[in-house]
Amino acid sequence: MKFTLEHTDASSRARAGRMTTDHGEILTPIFMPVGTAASVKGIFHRDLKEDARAQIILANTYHLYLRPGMEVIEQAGGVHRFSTWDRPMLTDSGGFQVFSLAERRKLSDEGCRFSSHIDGSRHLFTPESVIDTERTIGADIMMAFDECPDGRAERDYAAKSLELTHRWLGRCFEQYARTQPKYGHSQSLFPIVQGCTYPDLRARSAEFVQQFGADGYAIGGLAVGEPAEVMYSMIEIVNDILPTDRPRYLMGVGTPINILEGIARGVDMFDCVMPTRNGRNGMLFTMNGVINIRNEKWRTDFSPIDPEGTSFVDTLYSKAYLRHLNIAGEMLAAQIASLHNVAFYLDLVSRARNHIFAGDFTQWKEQMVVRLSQRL
RNA sequence: GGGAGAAUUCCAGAGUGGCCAAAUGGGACAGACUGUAAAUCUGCUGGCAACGCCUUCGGUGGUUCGAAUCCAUCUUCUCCCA
Repeated sequence: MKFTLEHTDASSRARAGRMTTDHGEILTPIFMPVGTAASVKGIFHRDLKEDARAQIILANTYHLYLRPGMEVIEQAGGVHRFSTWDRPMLTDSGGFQVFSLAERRKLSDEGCRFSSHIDGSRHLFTPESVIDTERTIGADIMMAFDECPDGRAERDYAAKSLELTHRWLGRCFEQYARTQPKYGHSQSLFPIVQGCTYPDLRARSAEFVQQFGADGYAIGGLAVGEPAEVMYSMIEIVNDILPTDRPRYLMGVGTPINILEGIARGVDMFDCVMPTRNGRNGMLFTMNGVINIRNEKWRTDFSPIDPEGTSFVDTLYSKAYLRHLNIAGEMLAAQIASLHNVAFYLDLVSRARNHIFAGDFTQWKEQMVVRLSQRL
């Protein structure tokens, strides 16, 4: 994978770049829709590509490992062929599940023993086994196996956790070096910077991860309970240290405003379940703020969902109709809202990229933050 | 024509003397959601000057310190027999 930095904003740390993978190019800054089980919930690949213009999507190692299992993925010829998504993909390592399914796991130096959320069966993830699994899945970008502590973790815990993540990281890269891609396209491995909300730990982690000379670097463990301002300052600390000629990926973030603030601080890649999950739950993101489509005020509002939206659903359907579908529990409501939101996120980062080139990113961002924080 | 039963807060439906402004569902309304155990979860749903007070359980009138609950009567509905 190659990354070309095309332009750096004069009044912020924002960057525009281009990533080249064996499955195509990615223009940064970019938002990556989350497709945990090799499916962006509720959206056809056709619409993801042609309507929302998604350039890369995520899948999750933990979920695919449990179901359908590696035997199926391998026989299918990897996740691209299995899912028919022929553009770049990234797999998260399962590190986040070690955090979000905390009651079901036991951490040790060796790895993480956990019981499946599906059937309770017991499993062991180690840095080595996760790399093997990610090789079998076959995404263009693989994430290192890390521990993602709570954003409010005590310093002692955060420091110990960071040491564990760093030890695991070394083992991930050793296994990465020992193994080969299985499906004829190359795979990059991104390390993940941790360190909770402690500036010195973050700085230490950002220094540490560089020894691997990776194709890109991720910032993990943010937007997990800490205030947004703290998250922003952690991003600043880390991005001051990470190399400028590699993409930086802020994992799991976030709201549209979080993303703009991340871009302003030099982040190139984002992913978040928010557009799809919140969409299923009736929340629509627009350039003028968020809409709760379930609210009574939309009951007889027959205006388009989002006149400024880029998706075909935005002008085809009315707010009143979408509200009706959502309240009636129709699955089409989830599909429309998910597609709208994903298209919105991608439009937002695309506009950000344009403003970076145009040189007015900061001004534009400040205006957008005000608009985006409204509730309609 | 005769007999039996039922009427509860938006709906369904508990409650059969005080712990009842009234269980539970549903609906309505509002909120949450950040590397997806989420098409999920939470709150709220008589009124008010609101840690208390007022009005409410088909209508009216009683019994009782106290009634959604007991009695009388009226109204409406359902079922059974002709």
